[in-house]
Amino acid sequence: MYTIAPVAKDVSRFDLTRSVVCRGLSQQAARPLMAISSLHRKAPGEILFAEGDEADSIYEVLRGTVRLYKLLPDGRRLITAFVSAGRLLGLALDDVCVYTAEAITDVTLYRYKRTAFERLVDEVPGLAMRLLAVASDELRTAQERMLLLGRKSATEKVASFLVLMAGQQGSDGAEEVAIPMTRSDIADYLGLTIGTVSRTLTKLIRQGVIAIPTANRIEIRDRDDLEHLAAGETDRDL
Amino acid sequence: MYTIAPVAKDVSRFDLTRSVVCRGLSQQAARPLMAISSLHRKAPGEILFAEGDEADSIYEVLRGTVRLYKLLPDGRRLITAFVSAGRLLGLALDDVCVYTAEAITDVTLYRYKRTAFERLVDEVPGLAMRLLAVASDELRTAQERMLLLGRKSATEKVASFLVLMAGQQGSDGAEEVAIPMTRSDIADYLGLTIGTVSRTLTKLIRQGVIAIPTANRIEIRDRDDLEHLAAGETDRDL
DNA sequence: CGATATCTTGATAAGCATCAATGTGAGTGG
DNA sequence: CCACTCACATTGATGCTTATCAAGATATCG
Repeated sequence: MYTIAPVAKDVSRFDLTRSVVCRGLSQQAARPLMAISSLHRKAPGEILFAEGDEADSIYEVLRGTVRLYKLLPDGRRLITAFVSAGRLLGLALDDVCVYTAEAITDVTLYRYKRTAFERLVDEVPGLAMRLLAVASDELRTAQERMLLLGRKSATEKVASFLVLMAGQQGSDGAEEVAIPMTRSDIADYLGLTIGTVSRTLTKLIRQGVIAIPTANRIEIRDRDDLEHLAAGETDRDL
Repeated sequence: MYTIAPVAKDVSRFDLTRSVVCRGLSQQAARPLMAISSLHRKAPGEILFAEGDEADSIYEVLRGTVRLYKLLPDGRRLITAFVSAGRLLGLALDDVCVYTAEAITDVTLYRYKRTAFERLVDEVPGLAMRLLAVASDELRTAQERMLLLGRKSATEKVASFLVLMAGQQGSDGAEEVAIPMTRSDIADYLGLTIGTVSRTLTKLIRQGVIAIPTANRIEIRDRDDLEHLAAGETDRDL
């Protein structure tokens, strides 16, 4: 991994005042944040931090996708979240990281030193409220995930995942969604196995709900059907 | 439901300066919070707020236990959390409640008007940080729950639940834990069915890990075993 | 003390996991 | 440029875990 000081010339492409943390803050309020930030890159498979590490940084993803996961002693894995451009990670006041963060694709991120960051919470007006909003949002999605993991069928889980991915990519007609993660990642995100994910996708293809031109691109052919499946509203297995 | 103004005489028993929200704040900082709080009681089964309601309040539980849950259209339920004395609920910046909160036992709570509460975030020093700490803690437990719901076996789930309950009740030797919720609640909390919960408890009894004098009290006979089971460290089925 | 909700237990089956084989695609070196 | 390789994905056969449905036991409350 290599670090680029925030004064490096290509940083202009990632204007910090447009970052998630700073959005909504005045230019003046945002400046001290810029001062404690640094730009980083990670290659696929590289680990940003691991469960149990000292939690000393907060990151904002500028480009690429990161997976956050927890492990059981025997290796079972659950991916708690995929974090893509414009989202924060590491936002917690725990001393120790409670999950591992690993790059899926090539990733570019801002890194904020946690100590400096927390000092700013008291100094930068509006920052605390912004962080609360982010945390609140994460809590909301966490509850949605619990419902999914605890009570949805395989079909409903996979459909939910596709709806989520489609939503993040902000399209809405008949559309094609990029899937940067592997089937194994998807399985560990949904609490399924790779076989079940694959079979379920095949079933959705046969039902005409989706199409899969290449393994990493999924075309949504019937968004309504998919959303009904995701919500658990339909006859659970057509 | 009946409301008691905070000046009512029995309020002294629930000194607000010792509340979770105020703990760590100065007396002076805590005062404006007291001004916007009111004391409430709910009977078992009563609903504090329902999913979809306008989110206008934040509650702190003083006595009793509340269940928070989400429903699927066909009635499947997932309990996202049990909230007992000393914990907050409704802490979110969403306009709409994303879950339902319902009293399990007789419950006593403080209620803070959200609008007033949020105004105080900017005025009361340290309050924002306290709320961030609470949110951060909830996020941590939410991730633990996801791992449980997505990747743990029935035995591991039930053992985890018992360890959690024992921990909340702050005992640590050989001990008896009060279980205020029904088997159905436990099932919906763990993503299981009532039958599986009951069977798993019976299995733990046969293994000598626990004993159940009455349905609502569980005695932990081998805390180490139980914790190993909960962590997923043991031969998954003895 | 009877009525009703809750809990336990049993028989059966559905859903998903497991394990293994095959298929596919991207990158590599001959 | 093509065969090779390796990682990833799909598919199939089978079995385990847990759900489902139903009956019986226990507890709780008026």
